[in-house]
Parts: sequence; C-alpha cells; structure tokens
Amino acid sequence: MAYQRSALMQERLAENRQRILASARQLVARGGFRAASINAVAEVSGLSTGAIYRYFPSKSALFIEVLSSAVRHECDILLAIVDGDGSAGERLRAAVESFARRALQGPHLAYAFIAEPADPEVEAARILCRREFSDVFKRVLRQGIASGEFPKQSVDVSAACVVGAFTEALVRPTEHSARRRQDKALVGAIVDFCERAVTGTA
Amino acid sequence: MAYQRSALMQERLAENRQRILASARQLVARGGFRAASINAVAEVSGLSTGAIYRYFPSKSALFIEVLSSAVRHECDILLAIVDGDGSAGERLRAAVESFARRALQGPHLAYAFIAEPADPEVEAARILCRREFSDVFKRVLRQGIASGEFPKQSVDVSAACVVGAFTEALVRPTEHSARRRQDKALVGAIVDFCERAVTGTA
Amino acid sequence: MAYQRSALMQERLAENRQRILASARQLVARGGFRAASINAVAEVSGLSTGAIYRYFPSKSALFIEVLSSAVRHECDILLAIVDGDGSAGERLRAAVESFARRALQGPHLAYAFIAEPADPEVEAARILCRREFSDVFKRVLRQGIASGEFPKQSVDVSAACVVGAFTEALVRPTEHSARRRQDKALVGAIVDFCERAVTGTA
Amino acid sequence: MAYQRSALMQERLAENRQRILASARQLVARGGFRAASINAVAEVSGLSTGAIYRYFPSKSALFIEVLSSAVRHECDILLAIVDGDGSAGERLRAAVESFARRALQGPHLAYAFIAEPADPEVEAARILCRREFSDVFKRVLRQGIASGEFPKQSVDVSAACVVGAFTEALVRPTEHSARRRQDKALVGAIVDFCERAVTGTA
DNA sequence: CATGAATGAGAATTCATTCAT
DNA sequence: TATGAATGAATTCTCATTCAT
Repeated sequence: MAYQRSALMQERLAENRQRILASARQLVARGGFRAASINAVAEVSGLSTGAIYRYFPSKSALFIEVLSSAVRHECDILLAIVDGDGSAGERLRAAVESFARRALQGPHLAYAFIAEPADPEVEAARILCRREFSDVFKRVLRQGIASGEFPKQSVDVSAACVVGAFTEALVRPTEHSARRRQDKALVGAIVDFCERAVTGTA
Repeated sequence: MAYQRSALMQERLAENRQRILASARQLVARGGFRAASINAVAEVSGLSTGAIYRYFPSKSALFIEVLSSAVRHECDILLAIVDGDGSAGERLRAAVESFARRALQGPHLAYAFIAEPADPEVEAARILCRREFSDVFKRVLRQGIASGEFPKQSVDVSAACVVGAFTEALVRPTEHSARRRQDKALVGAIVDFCERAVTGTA
Repeated sequence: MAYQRSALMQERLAENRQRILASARQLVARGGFRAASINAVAEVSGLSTGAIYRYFPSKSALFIEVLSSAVRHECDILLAIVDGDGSAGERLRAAVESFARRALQGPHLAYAFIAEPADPEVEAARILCRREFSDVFKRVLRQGIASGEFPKQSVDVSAACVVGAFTEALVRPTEHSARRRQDKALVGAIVDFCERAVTGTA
Repeated sequence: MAYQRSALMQERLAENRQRILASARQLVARGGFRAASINAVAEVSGLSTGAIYRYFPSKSALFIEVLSSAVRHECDILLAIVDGDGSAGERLRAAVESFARRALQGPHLAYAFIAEPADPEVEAARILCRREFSDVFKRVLRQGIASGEFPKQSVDVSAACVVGAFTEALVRPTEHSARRRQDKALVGAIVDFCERAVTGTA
C-alpha cells in the first residue's frame, strides 16, 4: 500500500513539475520574461508560490530549465533531420524549414532564446543554449565541406550566422492575423537564403 | 535679453537631453537594461531623477529614443557605404564589415539591440529599429538584383537574415582577453557568409 | 498481544520523542535558533515534518522543552555538586568550574540559553530556565550565609549575578583555534571572580 | 534660497534618520528583534518602507546602528563616571549603579544587547558592542589593581563577568507593576555583588 | 499513525514615478 | 525649472502548519 501510494505520488509530482515548466514556458512565450513572475507561474500551474520552490530552488533555476528543455527538444528534432538521409544541402534545408515552421507557431519563444535575461545565471545558460543550436548546424556544415558539396568556410561562424539569420527573420511584431500564405513564402525565402549562404550557389 | 536667455536655455536643454541619452546608452552598453535604472541615468548624466522626467515622459520613452538614436547613427554610417561607389557586392561586404568592426569594440550594445525589453512599448520600438537596419540592406539588395549581380530573392527576408546572421555571430560571452587576430578572422568569415548568402557564389 | 504491541509502541514513541529533542538541541547548539527549522529537525531526527507535530503541538512547545530539558540536565549535575561535600565556598567553586568546562566544549548552547527567542512563549520559558539555574546557586549561597562563611547579601540577586557573570565570560566569538591553555586560565579567573563576589575575600 | 532650502532639508533628513533609529530602538525594546520588521519601523516612524532604504542600506545596517548607538551612548555616560573622581571602588559602584538604574527603565533593551540576532552581520556587531562595554570596566579595574585597591585578577575576565552579572540580574519577566522599592534594593544588591567580586572585601 | 507535499501569509528589497520645496 | 526625498506596489523567497493519502 505504501508502495502504491508512493507510485501515485511520484506520478503526481512529476506531473506538477511538468505543469510548472509548461506554465513558465507559456508565460514566457506570451509575454516574455517580464510576465513570468513566480506568482504568475504559480497561478497558471494551479499551485501555490511556495510549492514552486519545492520543485525548483530559485526562479533562475526554473527558467534555466525551461530554456534548456525547450532547446533540447528542438535540438533532438533537428538532429534527427541533420543525421538523416539526403545530401548535406538537402538536410540543411530540411532542418531550417522544420525549425522555421515550428517557430512561426509559437513566435514569442524565439525571443526568449535570444532575450537578455534578468539574471546572470540565466544569461550563462542562454549562451550555452545558443551554442547547442549552432552545434547541430555545425555537423551538417562539416559534412558538406568534407564532401566538397559546400565551399570552404568557418564552420563556427557559418553555423552561428545560420542560426542568427533564421531567428531574426522569424521575429516579427506579434500579428495574430491570418498569415498562412506569407508564412509559407517566408519559410521558403529563409531556406533559400541559408542554402545560398552555405553552398555559394543560387 | 529675454531672447538671449531663451536661446541659451534652449541650448542647455538640448545639451541635457543629449547627456541623458548618452548616459542611458552607456549604461545599457555596459550592464544591459537591468543596470539602466532611472536613478543610474540621473547620476551618470549629472542631473536629478526628477529632471529626467522633464525631458522624457517615461522610462520607456527614454529607452525607445536611446535605441532609435543609436540605430539611426549606425544606419547613417551604413547608408553612406551602401550608397557609395563600387558594385553591390562590394558595398554589401563593406557595410557588414563596418558594422561588425564597430560592434566588436562595444560588444554589449549588440545585446541591447536584440534584448527583450522590460516594456511592450519598448518592444514595439525595438522591432521598428531592426526593420530600419534591414531597410539599409534592402537598398543594396534591390540594386544588386536589378543589375543582375545577385540572384532573385525575397529582399525583405534576405535583409533580415543578413542582419540576424552578423548579429548572432557577433554576440559572444564577453571575453576580455586579447582577440585582435580572431576578430579579424571572425569579421572575414561573417562577410564571406553574407556575400555567399546574397550572391549565391562562393 | 495487543498489550505487548502497545508496550513496544510506547517505547518507540518515547524513543522518537527523545530523538526529536536531541536533534533540535543539536541544531540550536550548532547554528542557533535560526538554523533550527522544523524541517531541519525532521531531517536530522529521521522523521517527517508531520510526525514532529504528533509529539509537539508547535515549534514553540518543542523548543521550550529543548531548553528546559537541557537546563534540567545541567541543573541535575550542578545540584549533585552543590549538595555534596565540602565547605560552601568549595562547592560553589566546583559548580561554577563544572559548568564552565562543559560550556567551553559546546559553546553555542550557552548562546541559546540567553538568546532572544522567536516567540513570546519561548521567551517566558527561557526566563524560567534562568531562574532554575540561579535556584541551584541560591542553595549554596543560603548555606554559606547561614554558616557565616559568606557575608550577608541578597541571595536572589547574587545567584543571578553569578549565573550572568560566568555566562557572559563564556560567550565569545567562536574561535576554533586551539585554546586549551587559555580555557584553563579562563575557567580559573571566572571561578575566582565568583568566589570573591560571594565570599568577599580575595 | 537654494542654500536655505538645503539647510531645511538637511535638518529634516537628520530628523527622519533619528526618527527611524528611535522607532527601531523602540520596537526592539518592546518586542525584541522579531517585532522590528522594516514595515513596522516604517509605520512607527511615519515613513514608507522604501524611505527606510534611503537612510540605511539594509535591515542589518539599521539594527547595527541601533545597537552601536545605544551602546555608545551608554558607554559615554559610564566613561564619564569611570574617569571621574573618587577611589576605584567608588567609581565602579557608581558606574554599575548608573547602568542598572537606566536599564530598569527600559528593561527589554538589555535583552537586545545579548540577543541572538537574525543575521551574522548583526551578530558580529553585537560582539563588538559587548566588548566595548567591558572595555569601560577594564579601565577602572586596571586602576584599582595598580593602586593596590583591588587584588590581582584577570582584567579581561572580571570585566566580562561584571557586565554579565548586572545584565543577568536586570533581566526579568516584564512585570509592569509598580516596583520602585524593589528596584532600589535590586540595584543595591547588584552593586554590592560587583564590589565584593572585584575588591574581595565584604 | 506516518508521510511529506502543499499552503499562504509575511519578510526584505527594488524602482518607476510624483510632488513639495 | 530643478531637485531629490518619498511613495508603495511588486518581486523573490521562507517556513510553520495542515491534511489527503
């Protein structure tokens, strides 16, 4: 009986933890870090402020995890594409397109990835996250250069540039109007840009 | 006499205004938006907190102007390059290089340009600023496409991508070590990336 | 069987109660009242926070008992000395010396005895504890005065003064350096002081 | 005109600072450190919470000043007595009596002097304060020993003991009943105790 | 009975903005 | 007009106590 209770409890604990993370992510996505106070996170997640501190030792720690888990999830998807089939150019295009499509659905989270944070601790985490992102692109860049498909270039710089390019192009004033058409064209243009930048061919 | 005093006054008012803007810019560049409280701005500019509110109706308004005036200054420099002599590709390279060199000397201001602001009002301004930046690059892109030097592409998207690419590549953990050599290589790699991206040639 | 289980139960209950008291005492001795939160007590005693409230109705009640049991233990030792053999002066010296030696080994508990408590309830208990302490010394004072060994004096006041004198002299910034020598001299000086104070002879 | 305004302002600032200190002292005296929250200090002193932080950088800093200013004031009075006329014994008696009389009028402040503080910073200050107190008594002890009026003894220890003795004797459950008579007797007994302790004569 | 997750009031501290002088 | 002291709401974090399991 004690065991079962424990199992149920653990499930609920894990659920609460996820709910807190989801609430924090949601708040950041909607209103930026400013809108994501501990009180707001508590309210959205249906817990008390004190409960948040049972799951995370500080506000910084919570948002570091929000950031890094979002990035990890994104990176996993991109890695599967980048390590998949096709030429280096095809895989690069697919990865950029995949990222861009998702970013357009939750546009404000892209902000958070490049936002100046309130706290030096979060700042450090943010830089690591950006690096993780560009690491994914370094893989395909290296492969493309090795196979002669891409011209010689600084892998580090090009990877950062690629990340910066589509990030910037995706950041827009939050217009909640219908924009499917434009979105498709936007994604296409971004993908083209990145391919040209990396391959050096139109 | 009343007229002269008024003239002197106006001069001093304009001077104060500039001093406030410069102080705010300096504080943001050194410590980010967090370090730029109204009190800090007042202290650095040698005025009182109350005086700040004579010149700017709110903190948001002040930082909106800090942002836009910094961007305007940068844009003026870039415009001179972009509207100067040489092929479209040469001018694009020169503009990117010029921006990158300056950014590497005061690296933290680059953060501010892409920083998540405290206030929705500033947020809106920030997006306009980014647009102003990319407007400069749109000019040279249009010219290059018109002359057949660049392949057909979305001018809007490519301009944003170029801005994002070098911005991201320039943002690094503030390493205060000697890095002249690396800086030169970094700028070169960025410029190459952007040229390839836009011209489609290695 | 029900009886036996009950007996075993009662034993375990008593054991838990003692463990809680010991844990609380330990925490106060090491880090003061600040460090002695209910959660910390629960952790050290190997019980849950809720369990603490099975044995003590409130935090105040727990620490009141910590205080009074520590004092009772100390008083028992002192009483054995005070009611032992020798002249009143010898017994007073022995009691003071005994207390001082023990206090120097666990110096922080002396703080707790004179510490300002978090709670008026504990405050009241603390005063009673001090009174209990001085009651021990009143015994030997009365005896010494009756036998003519000590001059006439207010037994109440002198007892309190004696307690205060050695308490104060024993409270020092926690220097963890070797100090055996100094300790011996310190104890000697304290004992001398108290003897002079009570006997009126050098 | 600017000068006069400044003068008035400075006066008011100094007044506020004193009011804050007085409010904090009052709150500690009445209800201990626990009752002296920043909000309470603000309310009693008729200022806002934020205003407190214009005068003191932190709660700790405020209470360190409360403590040390109270001690300094007390020490000044005692020093005047100790460095005055009369034999060493007479001056010691006078100093103890003077302290005791005042302490009996604001009995809880004596607690604060020996209270375990919330903050390590305040703790450090408290220890220094106690030392300052006993330093005053060291003076008269040294003089008395040098002149042969007092027997040889550890000046450090005896001074601490004297402070501890009267401090302890003065600490009582806060009985707000009339007690003038008892007070007089109490002070007398304390003074006698200390004299005997130091002189070794009844 | 035991557990320990949850509560929520309360603490210290910050800072954009106002307004008496 | 300039000053800068004062405001007070908001923020992060703590911890004694409760209660569903």
